[in-house]
Amino acid sequence: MPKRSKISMSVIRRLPRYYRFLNQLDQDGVTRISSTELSARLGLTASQIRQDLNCFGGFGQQGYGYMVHQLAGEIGHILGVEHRYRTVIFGAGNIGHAIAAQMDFGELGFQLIGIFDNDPQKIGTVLHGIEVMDLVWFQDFYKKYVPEMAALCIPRSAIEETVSFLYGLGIRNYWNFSHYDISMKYPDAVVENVHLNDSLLTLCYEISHHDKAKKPVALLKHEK
Amino acid sequence: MPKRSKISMSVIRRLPRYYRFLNQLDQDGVTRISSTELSARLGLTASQIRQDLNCFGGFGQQGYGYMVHQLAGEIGHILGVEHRYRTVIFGAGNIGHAIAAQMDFGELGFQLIGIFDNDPQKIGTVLHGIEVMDLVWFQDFYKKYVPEMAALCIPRSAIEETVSFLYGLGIRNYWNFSHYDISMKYPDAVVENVHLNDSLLTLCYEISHHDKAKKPVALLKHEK
DNA sequence: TAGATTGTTAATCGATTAACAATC
DNA sequence: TAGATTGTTAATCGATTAACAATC
Repeated sequence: MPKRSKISMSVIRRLPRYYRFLNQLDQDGVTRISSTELSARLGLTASQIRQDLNCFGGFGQQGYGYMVHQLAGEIGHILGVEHRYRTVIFGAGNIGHAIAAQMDFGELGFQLIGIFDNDPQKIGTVLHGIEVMDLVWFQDFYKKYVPEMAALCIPRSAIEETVSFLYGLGIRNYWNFSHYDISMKYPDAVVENVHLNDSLLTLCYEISHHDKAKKPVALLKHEK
Repeated sequence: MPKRSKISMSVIRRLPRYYRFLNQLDQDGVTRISSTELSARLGLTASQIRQDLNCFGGFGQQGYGYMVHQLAGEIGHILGVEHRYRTVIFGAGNIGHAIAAQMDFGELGFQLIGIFDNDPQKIGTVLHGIEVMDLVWFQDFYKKYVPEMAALCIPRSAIEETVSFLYGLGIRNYWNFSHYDISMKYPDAVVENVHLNDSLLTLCYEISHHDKAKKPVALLKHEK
């Protein structure tokens, strides 16, 4: 049924939002929804939603709409949430800590199987039930458990060396929180970047260029 | 000189990367660079880089290229890094903790002036030199310091109420880590979302649909 | 001046929106 | 059957790439 040729990144990045939204509706007991209703709630066009879904198959019913529970399931399957890719976090600093504790890896297609760091202060501490291991053990760990994805939460200074090491062992999938462009050096790697600095700068731009008239008057005196 | 009409989001989201890259080059002592050289290093086309920059002005010199230090400065100015928008973090959990400790707000156009939470366990603790304050004090705090941006790191259950409260006080700029679509309810708000779940699901999709032939053989036996 | 590289216009490509026939 | 809403094709819009004249 899937007519998958080459799905554009624009479409792919909308899928998690559909998924999140449909699951919410499902939990709220909504059984059926039309593309028009969905579009109103998501701030998109109905046309776009139907186009997006039809990249993967015809999940709706003419004259009726989409079954919420079923569609959520289909999208989850498209995303691959059932996979449980074995995942290791590198870097037990603040960000590593946060994602270890906070992410529901199991519901999002992954399974956290280890956390590594090279800081003696952090090694041996326990994050969210998992003991932080010494990076020097990782080669053995890799052979034994063959992790498939690395979440990179390490400082700028260590990132290049670490990626080179991990890539050398065979890891090709990266969730990258460090400011380093993995794809430039390793074109066959699958990389999802979370660059918080870039995100904050984007917000800074948006605030700076937003219609000044809407700013609270009190702030104007601080401006040149 | 700026010919700013309406800059597309695609362009804006590339600016922080240019900025980061040029600063790096500047630190490395590179004084001059051509769009072709930049494009090779960033994995873009020279044409696109010149188009992007010319949205804001002509920063180069024909036959010569761009001055690295000057261009970095120009882009920083376009982004608004000198602003120091007064910022408050809501939620002193893992993510709030991480961004308080890790982000160089001052270099990115912001200034962290407070952290609030409603959990008695967290109130009074100190994150990165700032004491976590009780959310009930925020109204007074707002009157006194007029924060301009709110970083939202609070659980799903509390986000709706919190945003309603903050918006009511007059805050219009949000860096949103919570799974809640602020812009749907408050169309005039300036929102930058960091949805880590969505990011991870996108990665899951990418891994799942990446050429299977490249997977290590050892993994195939785990697949159905 | 000749060579290089920008700034900018034109051409292409891709993504979104509109329209409507198919069909539940 | 009539009404509704999808799936899909066509039209539009926007973003990227190519080309080249301007000029340092």
